[in-house]
Amino acid sequence: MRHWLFKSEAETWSWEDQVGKGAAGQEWDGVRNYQARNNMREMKVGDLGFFYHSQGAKAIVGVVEVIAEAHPDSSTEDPRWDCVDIRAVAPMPRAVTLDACKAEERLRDMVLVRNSRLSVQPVSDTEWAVICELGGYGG
DNA sequence: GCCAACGTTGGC
DNA sequence: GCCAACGTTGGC
Repeated sequence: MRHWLFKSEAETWSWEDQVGKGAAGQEWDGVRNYQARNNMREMKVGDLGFFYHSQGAKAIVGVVEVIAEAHPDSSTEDPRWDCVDIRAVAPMPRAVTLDACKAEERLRDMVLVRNSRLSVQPVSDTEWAVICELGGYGG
């Protein structure tokens, strides 16, 4: 299983909005960037991802699961853009801030630290484990 | 609100 | 196919 990171402005689509969609989940639409789209095309049902709030809080606040693989983005007629569906799994017991990621030596090569503009990012197994540790998630 | 970094677009 | 111009993102 692979791991990912989904970035969203809290004012546009927040963790609370995502949780509100429950098990039915929500299309991760609106992505208009090839790298981000390509990442979504590689996702499989059951893959897990972090939910990151950009701008205000700048922190990883929850864990999500991919529940539908890439399909056409219903928010556009443009056939270039695909997206997956995700559902909220659980909140991070402690939000892991961008500052905390930057301060953590083991996360020095993380995409979030190196290229903060990419909206859908891959997360390595090591990075996943470190962030779960920092966030007090899963044990 | 500013601006650096990045991606995309379009003229040549 | 190069590259300058432009728009957008997101940290600060």
